[in-house]
Amino acid sequence: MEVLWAATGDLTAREVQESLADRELATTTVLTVLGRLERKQLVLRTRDGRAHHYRPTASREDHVAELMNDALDGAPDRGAALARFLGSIPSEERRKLRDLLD
Amino acid sequence: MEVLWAATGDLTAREVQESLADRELATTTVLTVLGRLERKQLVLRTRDGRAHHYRPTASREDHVAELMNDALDGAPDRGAALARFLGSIPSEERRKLRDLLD
DNA sequence: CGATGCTTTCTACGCGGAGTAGAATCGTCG
DNA sequence: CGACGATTCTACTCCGCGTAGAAAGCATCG
Repeated sequence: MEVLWAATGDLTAREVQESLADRELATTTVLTVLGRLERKQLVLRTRDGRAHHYRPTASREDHVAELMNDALDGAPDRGAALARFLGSIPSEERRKLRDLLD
Repeated sequence: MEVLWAATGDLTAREVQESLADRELATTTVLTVLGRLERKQLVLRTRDGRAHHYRPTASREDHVAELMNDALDGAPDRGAALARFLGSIPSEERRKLRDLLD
């Protein structure tokens, strides 16, 4: 996902592999992982001739926001959890939130 | 964790088991899980005579807030992620957040 | 047309965590 | 001291993840 998120536009499996060249992964490894990511709806695949193009279904920020929501769903009292959350972040971010809310 | 969070004060393993009576878990199962939860610092254990008393290390809301923070840590641009998060929650909660920030 | 080379699919192995629980041990109360 | 409940040790299964080999599909070059 890091690679796909960092890229502008779609990538082929080969391009993903090259982005991870330092790890020397087998091509099939990259394909397997991309397939699993597709099964989890994290990437979207479109055929292009012989190969496929892969693209994230959501931006990284959207994904993170979704994870935060999933966590929040674990609280019976969402409001209380939100309050604790505010208490757990640095004050600049609280300020940022206040700005965003306007 | 559900049982411990729902309880007022500490619980013994036996009490936890009874709270989950519908699942008919073996006593050792409950102990094993409580042990693993302790290893993960989710519960705190204090000896009391023959048995132990178990208690959550954090309230459910604190725990949820921490999970939200963990998710947020996955974003390179925390501010942007926060913005998306705000966009993904119902407007009453945004209002609630504004109140909390004052 | 067939060999060559990509790309993909199928299958698999090892590792670790979660759920579950039996066997053995330990400690306290009567 | 013995019984009995609590705890620890060990283990088994299932599942997801990281990794990759073997095989199959298919386009291109000679």
